Amino acid sequence: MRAGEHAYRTLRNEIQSGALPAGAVLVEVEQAARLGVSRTPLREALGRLVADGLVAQQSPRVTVVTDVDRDDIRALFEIRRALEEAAARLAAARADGAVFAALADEFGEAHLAGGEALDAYYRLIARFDEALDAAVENDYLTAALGNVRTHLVRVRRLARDNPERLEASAAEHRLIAAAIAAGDADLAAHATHVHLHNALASILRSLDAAEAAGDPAARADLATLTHQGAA
Amino acid sequence: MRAGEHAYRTLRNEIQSGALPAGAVLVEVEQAARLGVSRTPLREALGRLVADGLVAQQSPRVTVVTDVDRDDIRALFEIRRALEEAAARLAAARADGAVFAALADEFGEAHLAGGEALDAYYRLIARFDEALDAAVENDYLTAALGNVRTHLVRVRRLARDNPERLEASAAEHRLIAAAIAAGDADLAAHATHVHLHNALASILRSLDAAEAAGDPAARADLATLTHQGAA
DNA sequence: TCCGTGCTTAGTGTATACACTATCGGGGAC
DNA sequence: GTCCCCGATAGTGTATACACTAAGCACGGA
Repeated sequence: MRAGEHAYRTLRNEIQSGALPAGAVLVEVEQAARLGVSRTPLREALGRLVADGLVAQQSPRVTVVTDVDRDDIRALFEIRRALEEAAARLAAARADGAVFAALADEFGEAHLAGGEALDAYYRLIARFDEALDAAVENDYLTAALGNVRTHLVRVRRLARDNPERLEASAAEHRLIAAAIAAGDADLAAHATHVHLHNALASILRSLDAAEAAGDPAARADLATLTHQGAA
Repeated sequence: MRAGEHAYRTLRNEIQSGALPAGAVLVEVEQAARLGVSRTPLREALGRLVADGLVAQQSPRVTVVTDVDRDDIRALFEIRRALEEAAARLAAARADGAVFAALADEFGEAHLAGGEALDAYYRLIARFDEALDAAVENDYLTAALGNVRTHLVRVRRLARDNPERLEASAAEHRLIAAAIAAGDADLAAHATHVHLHNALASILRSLDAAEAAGDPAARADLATLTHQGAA
């Protein structure tokens, strides 16, 4: 793989997984040394991450991993609602019904107990997103949704899903997929709206609970993370 | 200004204005020499343009200015509809009414005869967009809309606006601004929908007319544009 | 005559050196 | 004692050199 691409993917994964927490300072020479690339491709990677909104240039000399606060989550779900409702409508008009009928069946049969079952469920959602992207046939929309999903990964990590919510989420996805398969654009859009409303409510509740519990792991000692060479 | 920023803005303007037409090949060394920067900042600029979708890497060695065809315009207006309707709703809920009431007045008074009046009208639309962005208070949405507007500049250039359409467009904007000022989210969204429907219809009609007329300026001789040093 | 192989060259990917700037700390002056 | 200024240092911005890859062309063999 190209060095710049490698640096970009690695940093993005580390930010999304929380290995590089919000506020961590990314110094070019340090990160370049750590990732085994030189400064030029690393700068390219940083530039892409800035464009993504995952890192920001706080001052001309210090680039940090961006934070995700309640207001960001609110904003993220506002645009997500706009994009996914539009995508659902377009998919309902254009999609191959059989594909989404099959996905609806899979959502109906999904069992969500155990860790590997959870992974399988997330893979199913990823396949659903892929099918949606393919069905809407709109590169601009797909790219915008991709950007939203990039940020969503971090939000999901903040808010641990509970089993009941996952069960409900599967049922909601099943309805959306069925509506698309049936070519019912209104139902697909409204079911998407409902799904996102419930998802946001669950995330905010989960966040409230975490904060009430003292939020033990949410704020690691940033001083130790400023220099990632020892990681 | 930083060299990379300068290269990015210059190239973007040239693409948007048509000085660099669709299909023009951008060779790093040539463009770097032409713009008076070295390859490193030029590569940064190209990377950003690729991310914007204004240029594409056709093969590992040749990056070209992307084309805008009918299907792109369709796709662009699909996502634009989604984003601007959402923005209109949010603005209606959050905006300072006085700002949009004033804008509505200006749209009501806009006179569209003559070249400089047209420029003034486009500046008014730009101020409306700014006010909208400020009112929605959503960086993700603003960024996505910014990307859409980047492409829209080229579409506008393809389709020359006629005076009647501009008159109607002003009236439509006036209604949208008034609805936002009044806090009427439904009306703002529906008026936006109508406006975008009319704008798209007008553009497609204009495109049809241009193609029927033989489209004299639309396809310059690309061979002469491959090497932009003599431009 | 056609196909395959090797060479040449154009062009990009990466590393590194150099220059410029901002920030922080210390010292001097008021 | 405090504030301001100057210098040192860290870190980024840019240029350039080198390496690697892919494509085109020519030459030789079948």
